[in-house]
Amino acid sequence: MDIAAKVTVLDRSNLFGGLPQQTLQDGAEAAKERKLDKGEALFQQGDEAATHYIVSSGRLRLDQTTSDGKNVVLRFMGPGDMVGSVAVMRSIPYPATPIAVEETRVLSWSAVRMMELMHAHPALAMKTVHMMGGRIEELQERLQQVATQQVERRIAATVLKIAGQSGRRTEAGVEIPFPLSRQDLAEMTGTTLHTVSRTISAWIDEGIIEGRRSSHLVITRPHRLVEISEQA
Amino acid sequence: MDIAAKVTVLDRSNLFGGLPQQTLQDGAEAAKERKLDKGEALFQQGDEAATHYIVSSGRLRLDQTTSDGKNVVLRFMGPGDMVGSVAVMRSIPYPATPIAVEETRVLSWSAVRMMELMHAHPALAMKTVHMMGGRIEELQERLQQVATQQVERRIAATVLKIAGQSGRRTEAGVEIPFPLSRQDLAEMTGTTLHTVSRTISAWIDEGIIEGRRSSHLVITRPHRLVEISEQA
DNA sequence: CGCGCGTTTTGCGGTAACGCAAACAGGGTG
DNA sequence: CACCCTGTTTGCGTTACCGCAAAACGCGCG
Repeated sequence: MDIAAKVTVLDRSNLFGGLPQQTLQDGAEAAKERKLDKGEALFQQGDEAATHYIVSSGRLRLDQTTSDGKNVVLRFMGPGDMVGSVAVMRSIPYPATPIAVEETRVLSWSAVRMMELMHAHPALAMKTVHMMGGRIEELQERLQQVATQQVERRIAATVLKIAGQSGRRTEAGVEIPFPLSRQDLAEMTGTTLHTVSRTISAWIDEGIIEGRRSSHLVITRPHRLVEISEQA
Repeated sequence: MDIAAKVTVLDRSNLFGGLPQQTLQDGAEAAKERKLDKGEALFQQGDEAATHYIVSSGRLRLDQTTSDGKNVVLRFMGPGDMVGSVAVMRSIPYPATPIAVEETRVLSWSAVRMMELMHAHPALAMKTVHMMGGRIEELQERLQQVATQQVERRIAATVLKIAGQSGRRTEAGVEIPFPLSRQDLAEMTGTTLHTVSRTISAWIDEGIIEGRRSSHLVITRPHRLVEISEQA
């Protein structure tokens, strides 16, 4: 990937988006590239956090494993999303493992390199604050959901959110363009694989969704799903 | 409160702690004061976010109310904690309501005033990033707890966390120095008043905790509580 | 000192969701 | 083309937790 291409990626990212050309240029020149195959981990939970990443193409699932072996999916990340920066800025080990759910490319910067960039371009620090604020908002919303709403509502809200940020409109409905297993959904909503499967089966029977025995979902009646996610 | 006293408060805060004297001085001179009676709200969820606050004394409970009337306690905040800044920096309405659980004093800065301070003292922006990172960590941990652990473990972990950040060591054990109702604990752990009451009653029978029919808890056997919070 | 109100406690079903187990489908591989 | 392997579906018994209801307690107020 040449510098111009990197600049384009950065201009669409959370961190660099909308900043002056010089900032993009400096960022692009300092960036390294890395390609991940499907299923490959960018780094491991517990590793020392030494590198900032931005996804340039593809998609990652951010997994957090607990000491007793349970797994939580913190979020999915696509082009423009920052990965690892929270841990790097706090000097703590990475708290989760990002795994590519499809072939994925990332740009990266060492901690010191990024520090230099932030000093040279203070707007980057402001953007970081903004991005972290968004993460906090999202986590608070999910906490509230898991703490107060019942399972079907949570699954509906989760599917809708993913559709909203990654869905593609087709003739059949809104399609989620990457494989999203029942297990993934269970680990995002704090429930079990079985309950997710039963719930989605019921939705398929109702004609809300297509994708029986498949991890490739298409939402045929999004409006009905919204109703479920808002039902009292 | 005079400037010197404000400087002392700021030096113990998340945002200003450890920064140069000049920064503390500038921050203190720009700060306004406000006193809240027990039960009074600092602002309302949904208000336009125009002001940053730092708690100088007392304690706030941060409540988030959902559209269907349910309530979640996001966190308790004590001296040195920042309130409202995430919303201000993102230009979104305050997502929750902070309520004083005892007489509380705060310092405050308007959004523009704080912006000026951050421009004059870039370390403030870095500190903000750091503080937000901590908030993200905490939320991720709680999400993981609510999503995967059963109720008794969650309540134990929550009581321990509060004790860790606000508890006072006495002859009888670790005391939580402000009233913490069963309802509060239920809204922090995503369960019901009744379940919390039953759980704590059992702990009192076991001699782990004192405080029957009281919102003033004393943990007599913290180690046992740690065991419960870690039990598979 | 006694009354009233808010919080806590406790009992008793009821049920949403879990957890095990087994069958089933489909895609990839040899 | 048949096989295997992984992800999904479905049935069934179990249970952790909820939700209602009522009683008990303690604190503040008059």
